[in-house]
Amino acid sequence: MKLPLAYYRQPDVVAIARDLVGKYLFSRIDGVLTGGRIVETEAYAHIDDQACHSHLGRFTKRTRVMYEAGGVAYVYLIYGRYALFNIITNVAGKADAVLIRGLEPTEGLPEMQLRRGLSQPARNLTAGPGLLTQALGIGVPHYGTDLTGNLIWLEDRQEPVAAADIVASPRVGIDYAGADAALPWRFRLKGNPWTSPAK
DNA sequence: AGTATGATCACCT
DNA sequence: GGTGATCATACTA
Repeated sequence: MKLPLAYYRQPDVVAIARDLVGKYLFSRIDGVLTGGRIVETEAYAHIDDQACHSHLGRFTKRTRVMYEAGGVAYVYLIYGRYALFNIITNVAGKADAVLIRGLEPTEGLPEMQLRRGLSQPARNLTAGPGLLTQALGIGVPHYGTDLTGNLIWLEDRQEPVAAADIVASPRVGIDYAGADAALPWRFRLKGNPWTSPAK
């Protein structure tokens, strides 16, 4: 079933990021259903976390949606090339987010392959935060999308993941965050080939 | 109004 | 392993 708003509004973003491993992410963009199982996430925690875009309460055009109540999409462009998809969590005013970094594709494979410009199946179809957005057709126009609607949503398919199968490690690409760069807030499904290749 | 930079990826050696 | 693509945002002044 579709994850309800109450799920996203829980206060512990790190716990949510861990729990989202094994849930499903879908999009129906241009009428095309695509998606798969979430196998990699990262948590970003508002005020205290130097890696978080809303660090120190920073409120700008880009971060505005982060301050909304949980259950909306935060999409932004990185390196002028890739859209990264985040889920906003917690109550309004607490700007926490979970970045989706890896997806095991289950739905709409031909369409995802087409969107990625691949001529044959590839193991990196949705293995990486900038790749899975391309495959699902998610872009900057989806900034602020309600995740309980019928455009982009998450589902719980009652496939519990054993705690021992989830690996925690430091987040990627945030060397500028000082001591917070060491926090083990990246969660991956152990041994899954669809996690991102990044160290 | 100008400048620096990034929650990445593909391609090259 | 190293580097270039490419641009909105955020910051400086």
